[in-house]
Amino acid sequence: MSCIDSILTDSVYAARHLLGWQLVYMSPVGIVCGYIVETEAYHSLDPASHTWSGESPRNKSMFQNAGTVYVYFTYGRHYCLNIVTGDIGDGQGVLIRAVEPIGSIEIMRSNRPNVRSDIQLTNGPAKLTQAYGIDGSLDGTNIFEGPIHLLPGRIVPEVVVTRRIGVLQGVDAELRFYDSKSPFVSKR
DNA sequence: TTTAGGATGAACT
DNA sequence: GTTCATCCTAAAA
Repeated sequence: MSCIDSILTDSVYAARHLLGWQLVYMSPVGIVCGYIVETEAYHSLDPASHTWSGESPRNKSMFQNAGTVYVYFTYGRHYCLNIVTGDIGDGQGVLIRAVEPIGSIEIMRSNRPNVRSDIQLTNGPAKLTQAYGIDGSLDGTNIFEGPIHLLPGRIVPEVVVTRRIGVLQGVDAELRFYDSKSPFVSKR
């Protein structure tokens, strides 16, 4: 079992320990990568999770093996990226909410032409997918064979745990994790 | 077949 | 701080 496999056994553990890892995407126009600085954990016993009411065509990727990429469409215009954790059929995963770019700024700027400040390129779940050029066509790929990978990154000296953003149920659960030293976190 | 609403972001004031 | 863009999914009818 590789290092990443042992991290992806549980969504809460994975959300905490994926901070500092590099999210890499081999896009058609070049490699895009950044450090993960903000995550949230979701699982099937959680009313805020897409998997709470069981498997459907939309969320079927979440029920596949750990390392599967779940990309979903929301609010009529946005895509968000998740890494599936646990065993097949569990329906659990980690939402990647923000990353800190590593030398891929030019591609990110061209994918988000209206953004003035570089901070705003990737400091939100739908912002980073747009900056990377990730959309629904990547749903169901996985980090071992597909164009999206995870690589070991840097040490995160201080992790902050809070309630999740934008959820209507399970609001009290503290399942959001972020790197307090990074300026690319969506909201403090 | 129809309809309500959503793990959000940007552009306003 | 507030509003709206805009479209897919799931559940109702």
